[in-house]
Order: sequence, then C-alpha cells, then structure tokens
Amino acid sequence: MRSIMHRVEVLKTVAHPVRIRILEELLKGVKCVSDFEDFLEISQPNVSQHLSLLRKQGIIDHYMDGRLRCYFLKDPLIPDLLEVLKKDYIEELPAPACCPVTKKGTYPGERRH
Amino acid sequence: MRSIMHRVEVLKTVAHPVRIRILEELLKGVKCVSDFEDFLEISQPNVSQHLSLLRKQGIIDHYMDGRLRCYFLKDPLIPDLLEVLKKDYIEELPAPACCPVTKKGTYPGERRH
DNA sequence: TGCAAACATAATTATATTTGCATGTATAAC
DNA sequence: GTTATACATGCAAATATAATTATGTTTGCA
Repeated sequence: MRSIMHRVEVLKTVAHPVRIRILEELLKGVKCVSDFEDFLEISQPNVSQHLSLLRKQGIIDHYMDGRLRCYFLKDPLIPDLLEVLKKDYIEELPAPACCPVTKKGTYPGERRH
Repeated sequence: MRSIMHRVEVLKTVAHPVRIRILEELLKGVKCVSDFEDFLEISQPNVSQHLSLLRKQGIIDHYMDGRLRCYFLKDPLIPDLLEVLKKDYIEELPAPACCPVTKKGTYPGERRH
C-alpha cells in the first residue's frame, strides 16, 4: 500500500487547476506541450513546469517525436482518482444516528467525561 | 458535476499528512479533538486548525457532547477518495502502442510537424 | 552551417500554507 | 462564583508553491 506521504504527494500534485486539466486531457490520449499551450491559456514555461512536476511524481511520462515531446499518463491511480472526483453524490453521509448535529448528544461508546 | 475549482479545493484540503490521517480515523467512526491529540503527535491548537479547515470545506461536521466536540465525516466523496488512494496497482498504464517511450515515434493522429 | 521551432531550466518575485504561541470561550464540577 | 477541562481563534514567523521573465538545449530544415 502507498504510504501516507506518497498519497499526500499524489494529491498535492493533482490539486491544481492547470494540472488537473492537463491530466483530464491526457485521459483522452497523447498530447504535446504546444497542445496544452493552446487550450490552457498560460505561458509555455508554465506548462513545462507543471508537466515537469507531474513527471517527477511519476504520474506522466513522455516520448520524443522529432522535436515534439509527447506526454501520456503513466500512473494507473490517476484515471480512478479523476473518476471519483467527477462523481455526483446526492446526499451527505448520514450523521451518527444517536447524536443530533450541533446539539448535545451522547458520545457513542465508552469514554471518559 | 463539481467544478474544477471545487475538485482542486477538496484535493488540497485532503493533501496533508495530518488531515489525511484524521479522515482515515473518522472513517472508523466519531472522534473528538482530544482523541486526535492522542494519536497524532501534534499540539491541540494545531489539531483544531486542521479540523477547522476540514469543516470550512464541508468535509466534516461536529456535534457537541457536553464540552466534547464530536467530529464526523460529512462529504460522501471522502470515503471513495480514500479508498482509491489505498488501492494497489500492479502495473503502469500501457504506453501508447505506436510510440516507444523516449525514442522517436510517430505522433498518433493528424498534426502539424 | 545557420536559423527557427519546440521545449526545458533557472532565478526572481509574489502569494499561499503551516505551525507555534498566546489568548479567548463555553461547559462542568466543586 | 471559582476553577479546570476541552476546545477555538488570532497573529506572526517559517516555509512551500506559483507565475513571470530570461536564457539554454535539441531537432529539423534550408
């Protein structure tokens, strides 16, 4: 199992609007840097920096095609992670039944008071 | 569907070693602040700050039991998110077949060269 | 060989996050 | 009412992250 720290690193890496859009795009297929430059509206060095971060984390990789760098998804967690993030949930989790929210209740189970 | 920004906020909030451990613990059931103080080895104000952040994001909520504050999970995304993070994957995603990694290949589909 | 396209890297600056510490508040017990 | 418990909040210092600007590298082509 991934360590807590590794899980945190993955989350931190994905937790950025540009990077999450890059990953969603890579889900559809291979893309090169100038492709991202077009549809994200940020500078080329900035795109490269985000790609570099994702690569250092092992989340993506690339191959060379002439002078194009073609990036693709590598970490199998990512598709699952992105899918969960898109899911719609109708209801909140049920509050503990014995203990009404923001009102006094009883702490469930044994415990010092 | 959650907006990109909302997804990013959720990920950023979970992406911290203390907070991820708090959430994993809450998955098992209700816990109060001093419970966390025991098993995480950080100060009480720091625990409160992390709980406060999680609450502002709508990820957790609490009820009062005397002078105890009993926290519980609220956002239904969290259990699914934590589960995906724990999953073990045996293999990396397959690299695009037509294009060997780090070697020259052909960019799949039509594109300027 | 020289130049341009496609990209990476480095340094700087701006901004956000995290923590520690001091203090504040509500409840319970005495 | 006084005190202790259980917690929250505010602020400043330390640190991490992000974007901008400038510059470097590699490849393809004339």
